[in-house]
Amino acid sequence: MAKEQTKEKIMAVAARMFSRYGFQKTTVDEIARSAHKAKGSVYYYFKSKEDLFKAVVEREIGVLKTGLTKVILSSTDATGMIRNYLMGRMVLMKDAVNYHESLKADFVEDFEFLAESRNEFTRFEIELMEAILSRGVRENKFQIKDTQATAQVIILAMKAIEIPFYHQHKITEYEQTIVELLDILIRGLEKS
Amino acid sequence: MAKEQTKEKIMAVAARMFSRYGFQKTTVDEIARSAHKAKGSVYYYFKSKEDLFKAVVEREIGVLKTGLTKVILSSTDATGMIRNYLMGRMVLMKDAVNYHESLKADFVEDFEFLAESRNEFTRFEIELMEAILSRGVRENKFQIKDTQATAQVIILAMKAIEIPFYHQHKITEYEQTIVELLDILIRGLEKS
DNA sequence: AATATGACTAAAAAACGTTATTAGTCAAAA
DNA sequence: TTTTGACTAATAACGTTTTTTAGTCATATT
Repeated sequence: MAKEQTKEKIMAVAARMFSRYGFQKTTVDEIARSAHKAKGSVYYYFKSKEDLFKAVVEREIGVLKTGLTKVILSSTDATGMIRNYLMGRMVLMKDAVNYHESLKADFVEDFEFLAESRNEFTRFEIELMEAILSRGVRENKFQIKDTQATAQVIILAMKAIEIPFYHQHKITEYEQTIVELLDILIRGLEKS
Repeated sequence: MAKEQTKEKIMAVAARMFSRYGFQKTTVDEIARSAHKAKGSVYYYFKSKEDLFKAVVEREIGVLKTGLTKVILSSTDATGMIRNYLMGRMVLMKDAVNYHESLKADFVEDFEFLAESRNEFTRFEIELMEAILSRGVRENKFQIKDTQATAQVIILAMKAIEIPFYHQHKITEYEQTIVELLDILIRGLEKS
């Protein structure tokens, strides 16, 4: 088995087990066993259990980034982009299980070692949203004083809203709320 | 000491201790001692520790309700009312320490015995917001299809946002986000 | 030289029995 | 009718032993 395949196998197995049992309840022994590898191999590719989890989450974030970028490209105007972004975000988030689990778990344990990855993702999202808003202003469709600040508010609010909803398994309610909030939001940004 | 004074004293002491140490870490013995009463007296007025905590939280909710009602009355138009409601809500929430603590703690323990009190408060808030929105529509200032649904979205979103912000002690950030979100929100509701 | 192994260790967590604390009761007193 | 505090059963804290786990490393395989 080639190098990259082994590493890939370990990550794939780890992702599945972490999402099923959480970070704490998943053991490195189990991951190794499940991947049909010796434990030493896990430590050959990842310097610690935290490092492995971080790699898993960072990959999920990578998938989110690609997906979000792709989803806005399928629209031609700023309004459609925001709509697609927030709706697509919801759909894509469902697969970012470990990213989400770590957010939830953060209420109890701490995942300091993930902080920078998350912050980087937040910066990415704000930047993307800012680009959409700027485009809207350029298209003479949106009326926004400070696109940077507005982008930040929208992303921060979305991130805040999703936490309790995901935590209480109220995904349906979350979707409904976002859909309706979206309408108010877009009307609020549009030029009158 | 008159009956109501004793009950009042117990509740006041309990409120302070619960807010300082949380529900679990506060003992009934301590509450009784602090109130200069025998433990039996606590159980004469409240049928259990949970019942006492519930009474404390329900009083805080009562203060919130009165405050929120009062704060919207200080405005004459619907726009001002929404603004005052959401800003006033933030300020009033700071004093509803036990209500908040129980929301936070809910991520770990469960406060099933508070569910109905909370739901009732949520219904109250949606109703009040619905009244404001309806007034805005009547005044020909707002353009809203379903005021009931919109009220629900606004309140649900507010409740969702405050949880992570309070939990991470990002009150300042929360205020800033709400203030800016408010502007977008109001523009979104206004008749174009 | 690069990759893979599993026995090994030190540290952390689970299990367990014991002791201390706590929620809630109740008979008596004010 | 209200107040008390000694009392009990249940729960939590504590200290100790056992088990599990993350991480290492000397050795083997490719």
